[in-house]
Amino acid sequence: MPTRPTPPPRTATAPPAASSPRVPRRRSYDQFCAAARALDAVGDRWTLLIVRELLAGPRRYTDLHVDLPGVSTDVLASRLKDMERVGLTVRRRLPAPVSAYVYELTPRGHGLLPVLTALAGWGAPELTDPRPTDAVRAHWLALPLRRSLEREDWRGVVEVRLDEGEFHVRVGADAGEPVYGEGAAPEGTAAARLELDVGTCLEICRGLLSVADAVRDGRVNVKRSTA
Amino acid sequence: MPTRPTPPPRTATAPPAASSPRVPRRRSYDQFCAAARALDAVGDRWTLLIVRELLAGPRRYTDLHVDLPGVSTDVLASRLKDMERVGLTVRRRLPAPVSAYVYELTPRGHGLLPVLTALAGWGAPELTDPRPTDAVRAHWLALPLRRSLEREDWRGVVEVRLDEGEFHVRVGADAGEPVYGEGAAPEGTAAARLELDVGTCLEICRGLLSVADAVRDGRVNVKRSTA
DNA sequence: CGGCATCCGTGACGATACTG
DNA sequence: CAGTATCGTCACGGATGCCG
Repeated sequence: MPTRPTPPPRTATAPPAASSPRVPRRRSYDQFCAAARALDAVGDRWTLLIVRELLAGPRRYTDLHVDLPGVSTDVLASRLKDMERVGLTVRRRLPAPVSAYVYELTPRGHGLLPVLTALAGWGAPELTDPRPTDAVRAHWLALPLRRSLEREDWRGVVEVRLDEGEFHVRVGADAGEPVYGEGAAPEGTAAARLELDVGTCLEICRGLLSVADAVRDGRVNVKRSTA
Repeated sequence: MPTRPTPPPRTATAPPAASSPRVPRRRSYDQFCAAARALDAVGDRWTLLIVRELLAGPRRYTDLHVDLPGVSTDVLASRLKDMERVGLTVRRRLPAPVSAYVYELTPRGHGLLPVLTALAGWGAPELTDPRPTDAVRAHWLALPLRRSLEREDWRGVVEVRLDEGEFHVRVGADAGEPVYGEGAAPEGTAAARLELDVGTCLEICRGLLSVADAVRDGRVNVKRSTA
């Protein structure tokens, strides 16, 4: 093993330089490792969940705050600032009538989709029933469902109707477009529509049931658009 | 959206019910979302980097502490405890001569490999030169390199020799075995050996250069074992 | 009213010292 | 060697205030 040049052993003798004008001193792992570099950028609490929301398209501050229950206002503001600094997002002024800002992923930020997909795939087995304290949004199921659909070679925008709500998800073809969203798909974009109950959806997300089998068993109602 | 009943605004006069016996109250996002569930388990600082080290095989406390520069002893101990509680790791007593403990991934913990791979893939573009403050370990390159090799359909244990150090990595065939490690591969397991310089290795990790091209240009020296 | 900034209490984190 | 104990600092979460 190569001897490591002991990095300047920051001894305690270096007090945090309490005066130096303002060194925000972003906390870094300081490791020459790709995963550590990634975690330097997105490892802070809430950051990846903000990305999850922005994968649905540009969002305003208040919308983000509503769909991220539990985040405090200052942390959300701080994260959005950090993310812009790091190049994950841009802050854009909406055009004419509304004078508001939206936050939007850059291509670099959009590139985190595989990370969230992997996380969702790993976390899906624990999606059984919502705990009493859990917040619920229909489009949060899009991430794991998309993974299952992609593995069965689905492509295009799929509309999903559950009793509890509706969402849509874009499978494959990863340009910069929104990956999913609450509610029905934009007019005319849907390649297929699925109707199923939440239990079935969760089994598919957890990989216990293939979409093909679920369709065959009549647990999923499929309508394909005339393409 | 359902209006949420504003919870009784506990004024500062209400001490946090200091009596309830001991609710450690693990911090959770409390969202019915697969990615949020995953982050509940592995979203804490250092956790995924500990998994990164354990993907190299069972490790003792001190070894982990050495290969995770910057982590403090108490945080490392706390994380290992949490990870065991959540089922990511087990603590095992080494058999006869040495009386020591090792920490080892469970299958569930090993299942985080795709997450780390995705993170490494996203973070690799920022692997240019080590910053002066960066710690360096040869096997940290295994994660992104493995991803590149896998995309070019390599399989088996590949030994990698850089001027600065040597490591090996198991590509494909994801059982529970160690995925990579510092130094040469265990005797007789190597399917191939690569000799290259760090710059070339980084270009491959960043996806700027295919292994095939690098071999053709003579930037990589390949020796395949007689299989 | 949307978009933050500020203040405050608690808990997580990081460094060091200490112990079985 | 393998952690635990202690302590200062900072990040987080909740509420509230300000400002266009």
